Amino acid sequence: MTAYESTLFWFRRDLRDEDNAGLYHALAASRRVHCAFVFDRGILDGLPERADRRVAFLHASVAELRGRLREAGGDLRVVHGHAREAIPALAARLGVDAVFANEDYEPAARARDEAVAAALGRDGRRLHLAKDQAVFAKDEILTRSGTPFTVFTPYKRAWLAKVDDFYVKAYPVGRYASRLAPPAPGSSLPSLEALGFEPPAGGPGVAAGMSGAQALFADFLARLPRYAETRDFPAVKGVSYLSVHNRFGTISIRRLAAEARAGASEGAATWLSELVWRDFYFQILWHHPHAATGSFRREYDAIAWPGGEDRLAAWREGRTGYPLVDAAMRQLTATGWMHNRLRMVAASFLVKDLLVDWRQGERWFADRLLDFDLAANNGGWQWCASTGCDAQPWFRIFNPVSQSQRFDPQGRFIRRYVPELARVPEAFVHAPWTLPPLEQQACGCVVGRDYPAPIVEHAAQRERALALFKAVRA
DNA sequence: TTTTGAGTTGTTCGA
DNA sequence: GTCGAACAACTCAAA
Repeated sequence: MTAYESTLFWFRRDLRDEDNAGLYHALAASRRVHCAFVFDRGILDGLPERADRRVAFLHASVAELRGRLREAGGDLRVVHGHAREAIPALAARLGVDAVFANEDYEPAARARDEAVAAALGRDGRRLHLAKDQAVFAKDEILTRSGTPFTVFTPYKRAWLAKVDDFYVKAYPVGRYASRLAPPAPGSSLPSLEALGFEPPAGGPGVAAGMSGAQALFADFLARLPRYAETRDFPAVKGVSYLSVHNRFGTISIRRLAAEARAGASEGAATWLSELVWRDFYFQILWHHPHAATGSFRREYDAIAWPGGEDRLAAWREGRTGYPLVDAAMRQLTATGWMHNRLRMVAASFLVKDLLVDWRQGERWFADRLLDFDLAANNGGWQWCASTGCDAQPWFRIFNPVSQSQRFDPQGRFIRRYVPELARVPEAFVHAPWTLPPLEQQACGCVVGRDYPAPIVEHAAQRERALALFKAVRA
């Protein structure tokens, strides 16, 4: 079935040539498929840092993808421009019959795709979008009355009841490799510098591209059976570290879900649950785009958060005086990644202890996280802030010290990112201000001089947070 | 339509 | 130190 003479496949956050739904559909429906990627100036020009790990990761992944496509006899046309104009222009120049891509659920991406579809439509071309970044998305998992779920557990039950081998089957892209359009004369890949960026010190920090994803996944599969017991400990290699690859599509979500379903362990089941969360938040954002800018439950927009700039700055810079929070925030700045347990601890601390608007924290994470995904980041923040769908109850407030004792008992993680505390005894590393002054001197960490005193008192701030919520509910 | 059961990841208090 | 209850009702999803 080849309906089209030639088409264009537009790569976005699906940087792989294996098990790619949109690419498969393009190839199956065309005699010849051109491939393109746009380094979008609309996004890149607004980035504050020139040495951006995310751009470096993206660039390396695009380079690898281009190499793979060329090895298969095809090519990847790499454009530095504005996608809204560049894609319709490229489609016109190539004279293709249609454009294919994979669907994106973020409001800005949806607006971009609508603009591109409209521009293509004016020339009589269609934009075909395929589901690729989720196992189930949008309207596939619904309640019995046909409405989208807003509570996770029943959503997950329905998800698990519906999923079968069909939904996690790989799209055999290689079957049609001969339909890839051959390299264009003079085709090249702009360097990072040509895009206006410079390589960050230490590179992107994570092995990029499909090869990087494959290596991480192979390593994780061996640890998957123990995932349930190890995933909450930031000093332990327990999680998959695949989030950035899920962000850029350098590995297929179907592949991950298939392995999670195949694993018989409790670890596999727990990890599958995390993949279901990813789908859950995609569909939440799709159906409730207002949550991208405000509380899912609009009544909580009425809370006037009293926390000020100085507290926000201390949180960002990892100098709140609460070791686990500071270590987490410094990990984010140093590596562009933060362990999920710590994302909750740090988010809860900003909102419930520093009483700062959760959107400030969401923004900071969005700017820093290599794996930043609007749906997951926003959903996670709203869960912690108790403003979201199916949120943590507002009176359930993390204690930064007991979380530290539970999930980093020896302070191994803390000491890695807060070297000031390297010699503080285990029993005091979670709350160094409780160490008697003489002993602080002895271990070279005087609180207030070598490491900050706590900028707030947890018990008092907890009461204030409870009062803020109570006032809105009354 | 009404009723019923249930809800990611916690903390604190008092026995 | 360990345990259970309270936190506070509320809304969702299903029967």
